[in-house]
Amino acid sequence: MSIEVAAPIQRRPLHNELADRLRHMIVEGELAPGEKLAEKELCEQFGVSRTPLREAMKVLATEGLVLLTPNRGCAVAKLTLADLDEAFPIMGALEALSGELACRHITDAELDRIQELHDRMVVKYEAGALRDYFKLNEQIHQMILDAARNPTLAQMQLSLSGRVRRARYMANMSPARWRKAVDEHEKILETLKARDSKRLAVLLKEHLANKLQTVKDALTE
Amino acid sequence: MSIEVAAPIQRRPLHNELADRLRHMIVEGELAPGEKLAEKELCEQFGVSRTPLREAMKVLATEGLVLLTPNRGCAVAKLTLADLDEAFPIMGALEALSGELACRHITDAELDRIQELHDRMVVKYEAGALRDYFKLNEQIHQMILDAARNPTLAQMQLSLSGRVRRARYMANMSPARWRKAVDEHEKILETLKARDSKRLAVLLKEHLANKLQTVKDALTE
DNA sequence: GTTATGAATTATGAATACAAAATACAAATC
DNA sequence: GATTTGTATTTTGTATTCATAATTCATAAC
Repeated sequence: MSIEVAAPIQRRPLHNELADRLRHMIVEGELAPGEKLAEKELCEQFGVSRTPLREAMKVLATEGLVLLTPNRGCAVAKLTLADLDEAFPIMGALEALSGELACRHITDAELDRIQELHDRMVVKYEAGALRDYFKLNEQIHQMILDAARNPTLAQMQLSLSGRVRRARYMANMSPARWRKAVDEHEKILETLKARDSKRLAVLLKEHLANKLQTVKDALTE
Repeated sequence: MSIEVAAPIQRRPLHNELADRLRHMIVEGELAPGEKLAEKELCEQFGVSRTPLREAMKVLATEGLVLLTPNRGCAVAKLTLADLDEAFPIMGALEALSGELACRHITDAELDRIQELHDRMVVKYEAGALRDYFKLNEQIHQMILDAARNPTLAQMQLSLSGRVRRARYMANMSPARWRKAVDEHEKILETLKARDSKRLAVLLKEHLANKLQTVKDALTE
């Protein structure tokens, strides 16, 4: 008897594929904020008709990544200071909740894995490799989110962080701030290990507030 | 010199209109959870072609109100107990944040207006008019949300509460629970007037947790 | 009688066609 | 020369058409 099970072949609808690709392009900054997105152009680029592209655009608009203006097309959503001021406190509240829930549900194995990621992140910090640092940072946050065992929460967090992600690449942290962020991460990990949910919530909220300040400083200079 | 300014006439795209109407129908329970939504049928009902309808469906799917399954159509999203368990803590966290922000920004005029709505709500409670009570309840929550001065937060709250709103009509509160909810509202209003943000956050979080219990009790009986 | 197979029907996915609005541009007026 | 007005072009919104996958139903095999 075979253990192998034939994987169900599934062709994704074009609008899904398109939404994913465009989302990636926007979030990663390949499409600049404010940039006009002409349907005809994108259709030619992706080799599809306008119908699935327009469907994908409706999705991205609902996610807040794109702005649709009736009869005059579509543009990549701009990221204003006000947007950041609004988004970060929300992310703080959601992270705090994730932390609380994670304290309740996280396994020792997951904690070990986070510790490992954290150690690697510190190495990247010491090497001054900001990009790698960010990547590991995100993985840690993602693991905490998973440990919260609340997919709805995870999805909302992902959606919000996608929107503000573009701001990160503008933010070139000062050495002092970077140092502080690493310290905060140390404390967060400790507190998570102690499963001290109340304190973790406070720490995560503060961490996000500091992050906002970092981004804002970078933007206003 | 005339003060009057000609209001810009604007015809909304069909997909917007459709999304709004369908959203309303789902949230108000006119379309039952799990109900299959055949494109052809809806097109005839609304007198539109499939293109704008499909665009509207993509929006509703992104909002989590509808479930799209490739090649086999669209159905109203079901609301499971797990969904409620996931959504309510998030709503609690967001409400708590709204409360904190509202304490900072709310004006005395807004507080007066909330007091007025609250008084009317208590009258409805005493009359046993659950539907009217809910309506006023929602208006109060909406006003707190507005006072938070964070449109992104307001939008997320609205979206989430839309998803779980259907559960409310299933929930026929027990007299004891209803009494408790009214008491909680009294305390919330007091605390908001005192602009005690920390305490308000705690109260709102608890209030939502109790609401979840109410809904769950109603569902499991 | 039950299950399996295949044709017919129906529904969805995607492309094209048509309509209407917005934009670009040229000509005319001051 | 600047501004306005009318026309052509382009772009977006919607309907229709075609392609393909799913479902239904009738038939055949066991």
